[in-house]
Amino acid sequence: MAKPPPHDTEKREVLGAGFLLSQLGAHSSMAFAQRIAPTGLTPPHVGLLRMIGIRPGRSQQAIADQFGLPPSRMVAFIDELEAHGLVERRRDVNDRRVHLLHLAPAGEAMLAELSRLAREAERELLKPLSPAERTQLKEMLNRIAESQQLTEGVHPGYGKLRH
Amino acid sequence: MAKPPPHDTEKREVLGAGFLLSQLGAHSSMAFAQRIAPTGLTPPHVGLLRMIGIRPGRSQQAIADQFGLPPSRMVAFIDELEAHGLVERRRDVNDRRVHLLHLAPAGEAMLAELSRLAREAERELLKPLSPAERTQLKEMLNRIAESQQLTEGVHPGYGKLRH
DNA sequence: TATTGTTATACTCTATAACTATA
DNA sequence: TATAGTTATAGAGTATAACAATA
Repeated sequence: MAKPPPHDTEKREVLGAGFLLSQLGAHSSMAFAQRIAPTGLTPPHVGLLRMIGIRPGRSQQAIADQFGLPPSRMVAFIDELEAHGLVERRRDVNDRRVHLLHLAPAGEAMLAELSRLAREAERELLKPLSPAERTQLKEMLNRIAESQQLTEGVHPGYGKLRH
Repeated sequence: MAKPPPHDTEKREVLGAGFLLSQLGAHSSMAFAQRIAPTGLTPPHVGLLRMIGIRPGRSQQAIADQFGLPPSRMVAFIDELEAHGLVERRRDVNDRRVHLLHLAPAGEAMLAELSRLAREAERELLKPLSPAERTQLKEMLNRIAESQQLTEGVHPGYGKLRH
């Protein structure tokens, strides 16, 4: 029914692995966003929270630079994380202009919960693959990410254009 | 130097294959967007153009529905494709309200060029993989896309929220 | 009266640019 | 004078709602 046979596969094949990756990546983001919606957080919040957890005590600008986002946007994100009681701003005693970022206790707990949700999402996503295939997929994706010089945990979409 | 050892790998691992996929997908999109920038088109244009090429003679609404985007946005996209001389609107003789979409000759040529650019982008992206691995990666990604019931050639980001 | 495509409006999001407080 | 963070402004992008033509 319908679906006229392509005259020329070569010509029709504008799409390839690149598109598939983009399509799947967007889908994965949206699925995760839905899963964490009850926490009141969005994926960028999670990336920020995680980064603060990994390396606490850095300034807002240091992290903003790493994520490629402007200071004003950073302020808004941290405001929200602080309003949720997940993060604390602490004045640097040596330079009272800077705010050092730390996880609040609730932030630690939230990270654990987010980790659980991420694992759930991953299990759902990779369900058609065998355990061996899952490992292999991750290994290949990691190799591509490395060859493209993507920074671990830094999503390119956070800062729109970065090159 | 720096990089304090994680107290607990379990707790730190908020990220996984889902994030990696999203990160790589966004990167892939941006790389492709840059590559096609000289044509004056963006990825959504390409998706639309391709869809029109595959199944010409459909109404704007039919395609808008498939892509999950509102009619008003569809108008803007088609306006642009038409301004580039790639697409033609033709009145349906049976129902003069609808516009049937067809490729202009320049549209066919553009698809061929876009196909070439997409292949270039893919080669660059998959360069750290062996030929066998590339095949295997695509096969696994396709299997995931199918299990998630994603429509071939329809990017979830086109219509923001769709569920 | 209902529907296709279009245009107008209103809203959200974001970057840029002032601003403040410290240095 | 310069810098970290904040607030204000202004612009881009988008959905929603009104609209015109046709059914």
